[in-house]
Amino acid sequence: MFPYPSGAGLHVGHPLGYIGTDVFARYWRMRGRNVLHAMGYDAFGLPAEQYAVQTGQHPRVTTEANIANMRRQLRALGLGHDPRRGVATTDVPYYRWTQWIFLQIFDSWYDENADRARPIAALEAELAAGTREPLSEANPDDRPWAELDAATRRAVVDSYRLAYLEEATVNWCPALGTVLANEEVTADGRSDRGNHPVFRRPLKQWVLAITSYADRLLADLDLVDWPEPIKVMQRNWIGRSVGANVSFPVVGHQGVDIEVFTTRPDTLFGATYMVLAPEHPLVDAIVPPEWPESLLTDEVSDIPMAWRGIFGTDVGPPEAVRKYRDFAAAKSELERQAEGKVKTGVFTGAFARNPLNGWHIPIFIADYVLMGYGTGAIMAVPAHDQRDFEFAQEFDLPIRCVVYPGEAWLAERGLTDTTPTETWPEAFVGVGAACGSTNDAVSLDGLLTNDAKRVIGDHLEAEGIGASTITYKLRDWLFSRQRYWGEPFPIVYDDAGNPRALPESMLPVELPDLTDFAPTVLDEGDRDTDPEPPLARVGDWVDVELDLGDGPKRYRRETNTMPQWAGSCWYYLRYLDPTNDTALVDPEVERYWMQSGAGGGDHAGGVDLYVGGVEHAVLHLLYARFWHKVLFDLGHVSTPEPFARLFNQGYIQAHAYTDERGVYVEAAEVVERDGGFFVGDEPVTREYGKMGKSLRNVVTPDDMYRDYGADTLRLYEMFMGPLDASRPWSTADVSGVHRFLQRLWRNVVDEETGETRVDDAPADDETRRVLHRTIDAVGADMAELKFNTAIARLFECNNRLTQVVAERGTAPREVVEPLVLMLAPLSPHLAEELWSRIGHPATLAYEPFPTADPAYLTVDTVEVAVQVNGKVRAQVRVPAAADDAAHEAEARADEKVVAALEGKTVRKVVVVPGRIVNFVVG
RNA sequence: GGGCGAGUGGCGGAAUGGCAGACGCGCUGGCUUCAGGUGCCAGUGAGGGCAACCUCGUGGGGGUUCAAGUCCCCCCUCGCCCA
Repeated sequence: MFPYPSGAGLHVGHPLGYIGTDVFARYWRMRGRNVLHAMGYDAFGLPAEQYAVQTGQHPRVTTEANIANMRRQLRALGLGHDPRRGVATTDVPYYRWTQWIFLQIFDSWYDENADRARPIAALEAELAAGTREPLSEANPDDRPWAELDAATRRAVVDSYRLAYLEEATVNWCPALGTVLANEEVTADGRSDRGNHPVFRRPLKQWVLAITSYADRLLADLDLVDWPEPIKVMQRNWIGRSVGANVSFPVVGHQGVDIEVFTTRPDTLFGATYMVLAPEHPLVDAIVPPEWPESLLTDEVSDIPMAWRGIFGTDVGPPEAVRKYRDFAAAKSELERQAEGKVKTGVFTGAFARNPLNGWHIPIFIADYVLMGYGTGAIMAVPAHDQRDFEFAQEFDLPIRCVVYPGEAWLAERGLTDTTPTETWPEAFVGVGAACGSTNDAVSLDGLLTNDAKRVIGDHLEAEGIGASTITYKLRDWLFSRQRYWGEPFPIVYDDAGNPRALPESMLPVELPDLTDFAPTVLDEGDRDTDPEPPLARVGDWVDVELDLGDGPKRYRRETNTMPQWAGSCWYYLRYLDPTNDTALVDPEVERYWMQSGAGGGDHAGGVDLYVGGVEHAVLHLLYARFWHKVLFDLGHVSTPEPFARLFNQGYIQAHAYTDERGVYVEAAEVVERDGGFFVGDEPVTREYGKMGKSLRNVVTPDDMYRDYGADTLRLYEMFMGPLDASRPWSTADVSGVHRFLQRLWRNVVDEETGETRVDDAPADDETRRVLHRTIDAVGADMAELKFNTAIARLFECNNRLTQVVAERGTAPREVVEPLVLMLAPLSPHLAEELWSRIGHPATLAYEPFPTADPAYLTVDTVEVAVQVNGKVRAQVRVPAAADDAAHEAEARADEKVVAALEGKTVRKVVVVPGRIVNFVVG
């Protein structure tokens, strides 16, 4: 685990997962495993920087204070983390290796043939040898390598890298002076913090080619033991879809084609208009100066007024497009894609030709099409896509059915075969037989959707107007932030503006110590001024003279920093070898830990157990998997996946209370009486939500171990429910586990004298059976993280012990010792103290976990329920080894059964030995 | 709108298709105590009955099965993710 060290400190909800792994770790240590259990801090990032700006302190100061406080709180809980491995992303020796990994990514390319990343030097060798053609946007004419000049060669190689510079569209917030992550932008396109306008604009950014790994990230989910919902979320996030790219020629622009991606190439005959993203680079080239009043199409006799859109008729197409772009730029991607809202857009004045039926179809720009997905342009098939359908209705566009929906679908909506498609209530998006899809060269009519896709795909390829392709919803990872508190890039720019990687010997690139680390704030409406990262203001840091192998030269450092996800992508590897300064992790050490469960063991390799919240389902877990795979391809790690088993712990929630004004009141001051809730005499209303400052319902671990001790807190958190479920905190319920610990203590230690009550006299058989059943159940439950039921079994065993002590005045050692050992992973402090009091000077942390004696797990006789027609009518005792006939005979001998069967015919007897006998009577 | 998950006493929760409610909180009664608290003992799903017992009961409705909290279908509510 790798929490962010918040200045607010921990509340009792935070340590749930930490306690869980601690119990698990202590349990397996007692079972003889060598356990690595560590905790580090994800300490770079926006919250730390903002907190520092607010308080006027340097982020390093606040961050280190927060870490110290969190370590204190966790230490008090008795969490057995190895302190030698407690790294923080902000440690210079740590981020040296974060920068090193970036260099590995920068110096790699994805070899599609080998389906793995390889060093960039191998690419250069292949290009030089002529065994690979330099195919790249940087070499538009596909000239051979030998004919390329040095600058073009460089550009070609750079375009292959897994880390590359790109003009990417970002959320730019001038008032905050920085770009924001999508998660930091509200639904109405403003900044989450401060509510300032956010604009979408292109900006040159570092981008990591995670999409090269999309297929492997998808396929290798089969290798890991993760909760299925998390796998589903990752699959959806990657969003692989199979379809086709199709080229639509623009009418009147010789050689200009609009390329679209569609998952439904089978509906191409139904494409009645096109939509480009407002930012699409072709828009300016195709927009005519005036509306084409005279231009007619086969389907549309005149230009409907609706096409001129929201800006009226008195502005020409260029002005309408410009205005619409401004309108769209103020919206978030999420907002733009939302279904159900009224569709907006403007007609560009240009037309394209449907390559299959030759129709001239109007080209619109609309914000529901995103530049970042597919090709940033769509063919619109309103009859078979709901968003296109809504847009077509809004703009009076023709709707043409090319997949027969079937009679049932039509009938449900009160339609017939002859109902005009324009009057349908919604699009038909299902599969069916194609219709109206024939031209001179190809016919899809009658083919079912999947067959039609295949036929049209082949046809498009044969005609050179398209090709089957795969696209992903996953975008390459935008990796630059215009912030101070993050890892500097190990990159400098030469005079020509080309990025140069620093050699490993120049790492780390240390973050300069700034007093002025706030981003430059601009006027909130200033969308055009480039962001100025804080580091850009440090002239003597930015401008450096270096020798990168070709003599000393002046260079300019990269002034963006890495995002917070960077440092948390690989911390689990550093836990393995935290002080190694010659390698990220020693290969032998890496294999020892990461493959401990692999091969003949439990899994395909990786961290044996990773406990965390579902909020990391996609971002952190996807980024970490991506980095791990790059390191795997380059031979730095030995497993294809980082985390063999993932477990999502639940959240702790709590009641919160509002007064009559609706203002939250301190939950700790609320009392319950007369069926209501009060603060003093004021009635308050109970609500329920996540524990936090805003709801004023925080309970801290400091409060808890002050009042009850750390063992009670640990035990309560593990007892209150299954680890993966969210549950409400209830301080009142804590007394149950607290009493248990006290009772156990009194069973072992005489309160009056302080002397131990343990003696060596044997326990009775029934007590032994209770003990060994407990050992059996507790061991199994702990191995499965079912601590709540394990604790319940310990309660039962202790209750038995309490009876024994009451009867004979002493506690049998043969019961006390295993009980204390079983408690040790859960409540280590009390267990250690008792262990010492009963005569063991050394720690119990490495004592073997008790094993059950099978002799005490078996019983002579068992009680079996007897049912008549499924209703329980009696209980009978039978020998444990009794066969079916013996069960039935014993059941028939019971007088209640005799009475229940009186006068009835037994048609069938079902016997489940040791469980049940069921008479089926007629 | 789509996907996934959940719904069990007053509360947290338990239950390889085989006696629903383990364990704990709370509550009721009793013992200890001048008293309160602590501690200890007993009881505690609902309804009926003096009682032995009987009937009902795992969000609602249907189904599979000798047997369903558990499996299948439809619906309701809540949560999360995606739109």
